[in-house]
Amino acid sequence: MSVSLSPSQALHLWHSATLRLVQSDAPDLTLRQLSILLHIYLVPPPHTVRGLATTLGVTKPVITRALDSMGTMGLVRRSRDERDRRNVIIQRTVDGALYLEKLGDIIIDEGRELSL
Amino acid sequence: MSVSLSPSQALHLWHSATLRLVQSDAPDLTLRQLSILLHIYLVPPPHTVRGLATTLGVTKPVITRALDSMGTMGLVRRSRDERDRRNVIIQRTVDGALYLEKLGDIIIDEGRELSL
DNA sequence: CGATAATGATACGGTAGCGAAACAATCGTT
DNA sequence: AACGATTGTTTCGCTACCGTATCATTATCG
Repeated sequence: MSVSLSPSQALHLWHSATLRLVQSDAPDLTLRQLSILLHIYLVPPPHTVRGLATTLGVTKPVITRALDSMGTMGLVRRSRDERDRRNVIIQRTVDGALYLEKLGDIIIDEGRELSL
Repeated sequence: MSVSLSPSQALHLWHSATLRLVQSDAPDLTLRQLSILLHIYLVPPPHTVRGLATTLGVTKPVITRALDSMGTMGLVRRSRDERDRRNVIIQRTVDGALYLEKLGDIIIDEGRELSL
């Protein structure tokens, strides 16, 4: 199982995948929002607003707003850290997992048609 | 040269790449804009507003606006079709090619670190 | 020619994002 | 208890995007 891509293949993969993503009626996420969502689901918890802001290199309100939007879409959930009630712990949801699963399917699907 | 990805690998690849893309100071493109840009540079010309709108499944103003923004960034250029002056031909630029080249570098770079 | 169709741009009202700054709640330390 | 530090949210003015509808220009067909 190798992942070595040529530059052309890499771009073609992204082309097909973003195309399918845009064409689909899936929630229209910003690149930042998508990045946040992937981070929450692929990096071991816990995730906080401050932590996400520093790793993404953006300001805190960006994270708050993204969590608002994606929370409304049901992709993510907030809860207070009971041990330090200043912190907000960002948690995963079933819908969020399904969304990313669909994204993964799109990518491998397009990746498969790419093999030369 | 194989491109077979596991679902997990695919998502991790996108995670790292979108992260790098967000962290970088590169122009902040919408997912739609990125898709348009990739399409222009990876699919053989000519490209028109109407053609892009139908392939992406979006309305024409979306394309016009995206071309406005990316034109200001120098990533893309418009010119009239002299054979049918109703058409606008969308053309590539050096800056646009450099932008995508950088994106390709990021993807293969992250893809390389992914090999297990 | 005149009418219709086609193409891309624009106007409009509304929504959502942005950075900077100020804010409320909580913790830690004294 | 009181101060300052930390965390996340909110506010502000602004910019950019959205879909729908309309417009201007050009082509095509009768």
